Amino acid sequence: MAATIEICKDTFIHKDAVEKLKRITPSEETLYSLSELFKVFGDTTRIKILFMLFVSEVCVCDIAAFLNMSQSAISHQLRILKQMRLVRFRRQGKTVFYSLDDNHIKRIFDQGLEHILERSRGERSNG
Amino acid sequence: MAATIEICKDTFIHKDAVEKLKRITPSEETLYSLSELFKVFGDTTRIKILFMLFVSEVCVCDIAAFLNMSQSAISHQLRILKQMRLVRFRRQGKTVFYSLDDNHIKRIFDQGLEHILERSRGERSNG
DNA sequence: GTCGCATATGAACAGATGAGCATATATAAT
DNA sequence: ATTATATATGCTCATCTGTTCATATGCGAC
Repeated sequence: MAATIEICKDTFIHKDAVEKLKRITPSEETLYSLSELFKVFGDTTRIKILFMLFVSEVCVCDIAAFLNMSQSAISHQLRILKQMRLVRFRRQGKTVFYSLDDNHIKRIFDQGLEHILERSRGERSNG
Repeated sequence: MAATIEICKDTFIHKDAVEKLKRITPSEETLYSLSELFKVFGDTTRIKILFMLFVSEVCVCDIAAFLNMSQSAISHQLRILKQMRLVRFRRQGKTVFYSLDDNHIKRIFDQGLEHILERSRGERSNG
């Protein structure tokens, strides 16, 4: 289904740029996984949970208590984090302890925080 | 509004862990910005646009043509990227060229890709 | 087995989000 | 001025998402 809207007559992108682009761009499937991963990071509740796990292994009820949210809400979010292989869990009696299962998260967050920091610096000097 | 649901009687999180957590956790406002940033990365269209910009400066119509999407859709997404200060633009006649305005993006993507790669490795060996 | 507590999960509902359409704006040419 | 082209934007709608509620499951104590 081609675009019915007229697209610009002149193309500015160079052949070698297109070549390079095709070389560096991951597969459609990988791009999808990448977006799914970042979607997981796109929610403050999940970010807060991950920050808790940066410090130590924590049980569900402690997360709920600390974030002042329902056990159900936390459990739902932990499932998403689990599906993305960002956290693991171990059972100890009735309690389930969650911990980090990835060492990229911290680095990703740090890079994100740096971006935000630089952006707010720019806001201050630009007015 | 306190949780009406009963939360676990015993707390497992230690005092010093809570102290450390409060020390390393960014402000509510920063956490919100961080989630907003990752939300922007949580869409394949925007990821694809950013990958194009990794290679070179590109105009709107070339993005639309390359991704086989409407000019309007691309423009909407570019606005979001602009708001997040991830891209900048310059006008040349009728054409508007967009380019990257941040050097953290590539690193964030690389870390994300590494996570995905390791995860798929695990899937293969775990069955 | 029953009871109580910790966690998981399905359904439902409100709010957010991405794309399409129509239209507005910007620039250049005439 | 008008016309044509490139981009931006407001509105709408279908889809997705996060939370709540109710309920199920898992485990230990009895």
